[in-house]
Amino acid sequence: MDIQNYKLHKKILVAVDCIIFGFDGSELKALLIKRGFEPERGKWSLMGGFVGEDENADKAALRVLHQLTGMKDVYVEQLHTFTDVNRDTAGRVISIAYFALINIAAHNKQLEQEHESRWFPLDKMPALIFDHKKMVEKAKAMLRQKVATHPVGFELLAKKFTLPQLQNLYEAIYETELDKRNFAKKMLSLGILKKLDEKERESSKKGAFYYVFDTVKYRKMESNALKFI
Amino acid sequence: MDIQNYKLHKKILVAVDCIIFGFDGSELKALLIKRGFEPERGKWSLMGGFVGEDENADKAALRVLHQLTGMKDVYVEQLHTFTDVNRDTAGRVISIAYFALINIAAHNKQLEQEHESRWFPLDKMPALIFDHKKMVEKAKAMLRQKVATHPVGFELLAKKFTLPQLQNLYEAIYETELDKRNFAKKMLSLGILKKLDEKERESSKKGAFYYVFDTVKYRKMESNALKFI
DNA sequence: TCAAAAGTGTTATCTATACACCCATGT
DNA sequence: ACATGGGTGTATAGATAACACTTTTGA
Repeated sequence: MDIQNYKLHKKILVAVDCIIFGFDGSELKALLIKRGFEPERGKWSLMGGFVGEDENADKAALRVLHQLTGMKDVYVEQLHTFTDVNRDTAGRVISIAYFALINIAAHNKQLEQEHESRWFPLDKMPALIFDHKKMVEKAKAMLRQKVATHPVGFELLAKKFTLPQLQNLYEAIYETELDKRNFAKKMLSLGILKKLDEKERESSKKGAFYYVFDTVKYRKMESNALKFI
Repeated sequence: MDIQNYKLHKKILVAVDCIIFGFDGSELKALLIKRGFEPERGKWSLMGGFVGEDENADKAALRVLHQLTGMKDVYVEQLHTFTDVNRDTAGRVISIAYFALINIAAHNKQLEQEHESRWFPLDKMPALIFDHKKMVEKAKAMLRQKVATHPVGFELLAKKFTLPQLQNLYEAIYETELDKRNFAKKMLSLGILKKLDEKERESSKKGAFYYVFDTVKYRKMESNALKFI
C-alpha cells in the first residue's frame, strides 16, 4: 500500500442497493420505489440503505429487503460495487449492489403502499436515479448466467410449481421460446425435481402436476455443475 | 431507505485488494507482498491500497497494480466486496477485491524487491492476512469461469504464444490434462487466433508456430458467447 | 363436442471425446 | 540415428434440437 497510516485516508459513505426480481407467471419484473427523500425525491429508484457500523453488507441488504417486502430468508447475492466519484449527486457514496429473487406472491403488499413501490416489467422500466439503470442491466445479465447453472430460478416461484410455470419463467428470463418436450426432458433429467400427486387447476382444464425442488437431492450431487439450459 | 439524512450515517474506509495472476509456462501463480506496515507487518498479503477521494475503485486498483508491477493497461476485473465488520484488525475497512491477469515476464522485477513481493504457485500459498485467502479462492473460481467463456487467458501470455503454451495455461487453470488434438481443434475453430509465420524454438527442436489473439475478429463476432473449454 | 393447455418419444444434427502416428530438428 | 516435442484426422458417443399427436376436462 502507498500510504500506510489508515488515518490519512478519507472515509466514504457505503450503501447497498437491491435489484429485486419477481415473476408474475408471464413477465419478469423488478420492484422499484419512489424515493422519499432528497436528492432526487419522487423519482424511481432501487431500494437501498446505508451499511451500518455493526453490520456487513449482506446483512444490510437483507435488512433493506425486509423493510420493503416483509420477507426474511430471501435469496440475495452480491452483484457489483459501484464507486464512481460522482455517482450520487449528494456526495461521495459507493454502493454495493445486490440482486434478490423473491416469490412475488409472498411479499407484503401493505408495505408496497408505505414505500410507494411498484413492480415494473423489465422492458418497461422508468428512468432511474443515479447509476441504478446500470445496476439493473448488470443484474439481468447475472440472473441469466446464474439461472443457467444454479437452481435459483425456483426462488422466483412458489414452493409448488408446475413445469409450464417453470418453462414460462425460463422463457421470460431468456426472452426466448423453448420447446416444452425438450424442456421437460432436461429439467427432469437433472433429478432435482420431485413430482407431487397434486395438480394446479387454475390455468388449464386438464391441470398440470405440481413439482417441488428437491433440496436434499441437490445437495447430494457431487458436482453441482448443472446445466439448466 | 430507512434514515434519510446522509449525515446520520458513519463513513467507512474503503480499500482495494488485487489478486494478481501470472503464468510462468507451467504453473499458475499469484503475486503477494510482505506487508510493510502495521497491523500484520511482515506477513504475506495481497497488494492493496485505499480508494482516494478523487478516484473510483477501478482506478485505485490500476494505481496499486502499477505501483507493484510498473505496468499499465493491465486486465483487471472487480471480483467481490468484502465487508465483514472485523475483517481488518485495525478498524472497520471494507475491501473491494480485484483480480488481475498479467504477463509474468512483462512486469518490472526491480519493484519486486522494493515491495518484497514474490510469486507463489496457487497450491503453495503461504498464510495470508485478514480474509485474503477467501479473496484468492474466489478469484480462482472466477478465473476458471471467466476463461471458459471469454478470451482473457491471453492476458497471461506474451503477445505471441504457441498452442502448446496456451494449452499448458488451460491445463494449469483447470488442473487437468487436455488432449492436444482436441484442444487445437477447438481453439482454432473459434476463429480468433492468427497464425504467424514465426516459430518459437526454445522449448523444442521442431519449434512451434506462434499465434496472436485476433482482437479485430473477436470484436466482429456478434454473439461473443464463446466456449473455450 | 369443442377449445385449451398438458403430456409424451423419436430422429437428425451437432458437439465432445477418445485415440496414434508422422514430422522437424538439434544433439 | 535417435530423442524430443509439434502437428494432424477419424470414428464413436453423447447432447442438443427439431418435430406432432393424444389426453383431460370445463364450458
